[in-house]
Amino acid sequence: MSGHHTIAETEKAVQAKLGAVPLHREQMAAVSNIHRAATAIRQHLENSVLRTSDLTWTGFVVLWVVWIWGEMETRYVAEEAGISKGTLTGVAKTLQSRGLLERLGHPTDGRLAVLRLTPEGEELMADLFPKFNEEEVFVSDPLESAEAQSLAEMLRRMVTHLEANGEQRRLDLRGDTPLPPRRSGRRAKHG
Amino acid sequence: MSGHHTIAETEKAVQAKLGAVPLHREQMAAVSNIHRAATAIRQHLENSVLRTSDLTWTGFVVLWVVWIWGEMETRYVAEEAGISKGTLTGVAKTLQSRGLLERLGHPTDGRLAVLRLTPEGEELMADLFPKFNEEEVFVSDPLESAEAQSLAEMLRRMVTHLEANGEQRRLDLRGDTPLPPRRSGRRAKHG
DNA sequence: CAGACATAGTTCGGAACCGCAAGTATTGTG
DNA sequence: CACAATACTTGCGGTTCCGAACTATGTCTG
Repeated sequence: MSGHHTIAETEKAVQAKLGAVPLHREQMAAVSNIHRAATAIRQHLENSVLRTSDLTWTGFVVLWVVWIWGEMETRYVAEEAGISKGTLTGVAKTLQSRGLLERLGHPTDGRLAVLRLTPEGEELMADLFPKFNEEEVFVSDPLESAEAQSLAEMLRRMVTHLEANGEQRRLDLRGDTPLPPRRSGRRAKHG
Repeated sequence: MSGHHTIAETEKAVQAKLGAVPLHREQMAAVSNIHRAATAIRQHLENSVLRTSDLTWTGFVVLWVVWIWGEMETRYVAEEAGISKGTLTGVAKTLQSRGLLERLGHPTDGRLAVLRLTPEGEELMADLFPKFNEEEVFVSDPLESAEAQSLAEMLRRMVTHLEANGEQRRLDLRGDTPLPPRRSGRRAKHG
């Protein structure tokens, strides 16, 4: 990395800039460090193990989800991977074109599509995931075993909380006013 | 969210799929929960406070960095925001076109460009950041004060570790063989 | 001071990504 | 059988994203 500012310096600058403003600093530090860490870890993994297999982060996550769960309907894959259905269609195509993933129709419900790894995909994940896990160990090096568990547990609580209450919170926040449409996006044919 | 699988169910499925494989599970859970949490938090913030200002996550982060540090050279902005300098060029253009950011040449070194918020940008951040912070509080709701501090501190250690040792690690990993080029990307004109 | 080297930023190719609208197909229901 | 609901795909318009190539500028050195 060799950054211009370390994470500690940034927190100091925040203190200086926002010293007078009444803020909830602990939560701010927690949330922003989650994103800092996620970005740094992702970049490390993309530029080490994933790069050697020419996989993007998202491509790997999709493969991982399907690998863990076995055959899985596309809508759930998208949700687990944290991407939209439309994006998944494209990513799945890329992975199919590389022979790692296959797309099956559902036997009884013709509307559904199911994803599954090909044998090549299975082989790749069996080879790749241990290497990936080694890097997870590397990035977790500064944590004691108990700390890693505690970290995982706190994050799990945050995710569970958002899964349970996030939507309601967003509804409450916007009250009556509906969300404004995005600047971009497809327009209605007439209107 | 209303997901198909909760985070706890996913962890159980991982256990089932990988039960026989010797893995470092604590680190795996810690790292994957960092990404789960980061994704969930990001989506919550994009679909609440950022949406009402039609800001993307990255756009907001860039504004935030420039806001905290004041005038800042673009290379450092990119690094702090966790994006490449090529990406920053585009994002800065978008933000300039909305009148939130301005780009200044460096007085003595003609290679440098400096970013600064416009008055509109300052005003937006002064209004937006408290709301953003309120959502940081919301997502941190399951954490005690001491826990939030401990979480931030552990993540800080991971980031610092990666900043200090990540590059060397990646060098060690690939040994002699250079990284393969990406599938995408610009090609040489001739060769 | 010219040529070599280094540095900062932009451009560009290819891909990912979102949200939404619309289209296609299938399933459930009155 | 009309009609609504569901699941996925496609397409649009825009943004983001990386990293290598390219341009412009600055610095070092013989």
